[in-house]
Amino acid sequence: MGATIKDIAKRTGLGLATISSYLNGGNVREKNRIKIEEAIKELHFEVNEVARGLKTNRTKTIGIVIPELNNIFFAEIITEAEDILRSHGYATMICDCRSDIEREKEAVDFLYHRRVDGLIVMPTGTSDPGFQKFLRAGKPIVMIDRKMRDVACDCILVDNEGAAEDAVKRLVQAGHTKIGMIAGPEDVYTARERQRGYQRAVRETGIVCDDSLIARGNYTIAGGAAAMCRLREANPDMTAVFISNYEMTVGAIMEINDLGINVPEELSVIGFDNIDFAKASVPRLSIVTQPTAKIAQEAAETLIIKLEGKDRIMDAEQQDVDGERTTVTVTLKTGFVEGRSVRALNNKV
Amino acid sequence: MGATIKDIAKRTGLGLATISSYLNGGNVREKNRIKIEEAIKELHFEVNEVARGLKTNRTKTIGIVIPELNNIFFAEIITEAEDILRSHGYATMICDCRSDIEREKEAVDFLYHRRVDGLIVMPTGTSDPGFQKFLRAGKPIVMIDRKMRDVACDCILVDNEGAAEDAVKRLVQAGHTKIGMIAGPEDVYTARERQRGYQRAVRETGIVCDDSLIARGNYTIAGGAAAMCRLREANPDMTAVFISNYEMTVGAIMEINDLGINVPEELSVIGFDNIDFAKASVPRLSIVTQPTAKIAQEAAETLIIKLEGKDRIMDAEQQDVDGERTTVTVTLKTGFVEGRSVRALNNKV
DNA sequence: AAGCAAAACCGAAACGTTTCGGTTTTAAAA
DNA sequence: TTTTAAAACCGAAACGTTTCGGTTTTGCTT
Repeated sequence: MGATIKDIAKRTGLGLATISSYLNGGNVREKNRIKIEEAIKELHFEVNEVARGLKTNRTKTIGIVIPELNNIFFAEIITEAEDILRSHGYATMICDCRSDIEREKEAVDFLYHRRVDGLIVMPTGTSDPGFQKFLRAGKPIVMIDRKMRDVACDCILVDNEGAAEDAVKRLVQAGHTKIGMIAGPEDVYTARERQRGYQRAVRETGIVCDDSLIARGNYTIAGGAAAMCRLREANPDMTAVFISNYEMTVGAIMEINDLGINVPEELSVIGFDNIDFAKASVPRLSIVTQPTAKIAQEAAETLIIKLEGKDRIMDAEQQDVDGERTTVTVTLKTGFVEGRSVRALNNKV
Repeated sequence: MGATIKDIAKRTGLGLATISSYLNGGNVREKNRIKIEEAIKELHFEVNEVARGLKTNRTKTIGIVIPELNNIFFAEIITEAEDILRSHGYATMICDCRSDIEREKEAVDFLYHRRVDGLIVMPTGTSDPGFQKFLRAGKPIVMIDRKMRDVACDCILVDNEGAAEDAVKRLVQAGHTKIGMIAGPEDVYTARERQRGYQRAVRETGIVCDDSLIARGNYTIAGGAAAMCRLREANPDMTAVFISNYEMTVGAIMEINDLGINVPEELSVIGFDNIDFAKASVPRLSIVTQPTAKIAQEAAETLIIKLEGKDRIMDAEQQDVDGERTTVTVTLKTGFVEGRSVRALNNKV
């Protein structure tokens, strides 16, 4: 059906290698350049990236593995990452593994078969679902939102602990002393970090410290609602609550509305992520925000540098033993958007 | 690095064709099967899908082109579609074109070069960004949410007109006679359909009909807020409003909150999509819902049938002239989730 | 034991590129 | 005009599969 490089060669009377060279940005005599371009146009030639991929052993495709596409936080990151990658000529294969370890394994395997050049992952599980295979093959991995001890790759993190600590301290500053937290699953890296931040703030400010002030949800809406309910029951006199991810924030707000609790008069709230939701809430929610675009950018660019820089580095003699490369971990600052969901209990500013 | 089929052949003493046949589900003598499996395990052989793609001219990859990944409606569809496609062995290449016609063209071109086997698209523009090329190459396209006159492909639609009509009639039923609408851009298919539904309902029920009751937004949050503002200004006595997509619903709610309007006492509201947001609003929003999972399922399955059925159909003698195949258009029903955002002005049930 | 159809097996060629080593052309220098 | 280094050009081989046409083996039947 489609024309091949051979057709172009035949048509122009030039050699195969010349056409290939031209297509890859090589130099060609002016008159030949014109001939080639004409032939390409006339024959509707389009380079076959599959064949190219076979020959060069680089598919110009990178795989993304995430727990949930259907989640604003991940969706934002992917939108941005896909954009950057594509502008560098890389296609993106996305695998949503629905926060399921088994599916995650399958996805990694799937992408390995497809010979993607690299991976951007936000791991669901706590153990390697097959990353080593990539690293052994010299294919770079960038991990977002978590570190894994036994996988030596670049990581893009967010200062979750600091974010939580800051949020809680803001509540303390406003005069609250009995502050609840809706924490995430114990086996999720970010959840543990955010909880640690809460605990640090509690310790450092010396406010009420009680296990019953921490309710655990599973990072879902339903989980957030249930946690809110338990928290309220166990601590009727709690005056503020910090919720540690977006879905649970939505759930908690639903529950708060159902219970007829007034925010912020009866309960002050600080939520997480998704600024649009925060703005559309009544009253506007104060939230911790994550720099999604920045995360995506760091991830995509880190990956591309490893990928494109490879040749140069391979040429240089000091390529580390068997492909090991020093890995870098970037930790980004979170933001805070002030709403009207926190009540000042004192006169301090 | 990795072992190839040749290595397996050598190791087992079998022929190339035999290994290939085995890998593709062909029959092999028991003892050979064992030998092959052993060799595969020992050499860590993994079939190279790129080479296979080159040879078979089928990449087992399908492209998805959408206006915004970062949009719950699309994200839900893609999550589901990706899942189904992958379970059939198809990879998914997603291109977010940010509702930009130019980017859309690039994306389609990009995917064409990558030789994807088929396309699932939600077109942004109104003219063909390059779909014909796919169709000419015999590659199926499934279009979601819109039809294009000059592109003969399968379409998965939603009864937008009926949904809007139904929503407005519910408001009329509740006794409202001056009902506003926040409509979408005139050049968006779904937006026109929803507006037509509104207009039909208005006509059929004989309630107040006035151009100033239709404010146009651009399907964004900011656009929804602005439209709400204009609508309210032009019609202070309007008692109900129907908002025709999710983002504008969020924007309108934000504006309503800012203006201090009470829902539903002063203004009844029916929004669109995203049930979670609807539930987290105060009061709970009544909304039109779209069957996202069903849409994805129809799209993915339609595509797969065309793809997998191809051989059979090609064998059959009655393959239509030059690859034309009859196309099918599926129109799905929308749903409605009752909230507390509509006030009954009368005693009728 | 011979005959035979079906099943299993085989290697070469092909898919559309890139790359390697080497040849020809160009144009600047002598 | 000749020399020469650089630039442009060239075709064969290779990447890892599948497929085609044909050969061998298997396991029944007679």
